[in-house]
Amino acid sequence: MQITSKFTIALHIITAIDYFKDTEKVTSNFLAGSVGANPVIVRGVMGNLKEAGIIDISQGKSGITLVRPLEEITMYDIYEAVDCVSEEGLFHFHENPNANCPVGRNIHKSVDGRLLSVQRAMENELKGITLSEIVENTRREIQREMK
Amino acid sequence: MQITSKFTIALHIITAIDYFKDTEKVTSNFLAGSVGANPVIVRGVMGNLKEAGIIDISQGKSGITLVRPLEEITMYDIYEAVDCVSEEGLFHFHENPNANCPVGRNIHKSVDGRLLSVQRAMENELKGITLSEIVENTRREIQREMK
DNA sequence: ACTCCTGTAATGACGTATATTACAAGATGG
DNA sequence: CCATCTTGTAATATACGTCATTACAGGAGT
Repeated sequence: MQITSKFTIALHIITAIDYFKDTEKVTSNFLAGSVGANPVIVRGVMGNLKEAGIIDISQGKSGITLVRPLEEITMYDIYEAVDCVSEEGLFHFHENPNANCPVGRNIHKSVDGRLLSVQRAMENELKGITLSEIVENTRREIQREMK
Repeated sequence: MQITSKFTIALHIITAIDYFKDTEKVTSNFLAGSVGANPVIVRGVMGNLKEAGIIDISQGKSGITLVRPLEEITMYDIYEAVDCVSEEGLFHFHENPNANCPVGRNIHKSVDGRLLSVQRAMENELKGITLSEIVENTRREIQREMK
């Protein structure tokens, strides 16, 4: 099982928007070229990011731009925006525990809380990472290449 | 996206093994009845738990038993045993970032470490929850029913 | 007005999750 | 030692999610 690549595509997109903001007209096709995915997929992710108030989409010369400074965008914002995990939770509970069995009747109640705390632990970690970290890190890697 | 129900099935199985150890002959069919899933699925999960040294499988009167005390089994042990997430990691990185683009060439390096730390945060939370908590909680719920 | 870009529908390929049937081989208990 | 029960596993089917791809309408910008 893996979380959809829409998440890392979104990270890539935001990094590219910032990196190319002064030198290129950033469009869905341009981004799709950098990401190596189909433009339709990229437009879908762009739509998610727009709904979440993270990017602004214009057909004009400005192209696609960031609404907020990078320090104010966390990985959790992206995770939420692209709907990484089901609304039912990170863990899929088996659907038909036997209601005629005492364990089957009660297992859900005794496990749900713990599963939620595990999911929250992951989400809290996501909240602690900002996109400025990612972008700065990427710029540094690019600098290193040039030597 | 959701983590396979094999995980919660495993939690259910272990709880049921402990709960019924003195009153029933615990077999794959018996467990499948409680879980509400097909016996073949349950046998698969049983196989995982056996490989991981968590349960012992006998065809004799003893049936299926726990190898270790419940306090020494964590949710992480189960998570590992049933192979919840891909070996490539919790997050699926898009496969073809463009190597001709500076961002495409470097995004992987600048993101991988963070993704791993997020996954580790989840796994650490799993390590902090023992099966004795689950079983005790379930017994308590069953007690409550009886009043 | 012309062109470019986005939004979105429709479709297809592919992989994964789960269910189900069937059966061989091994363990158990009488 | 034989009859029975249980496990292990293969083969197959269904459903669903992900991602790619083509196509096109409508809106924005110049």
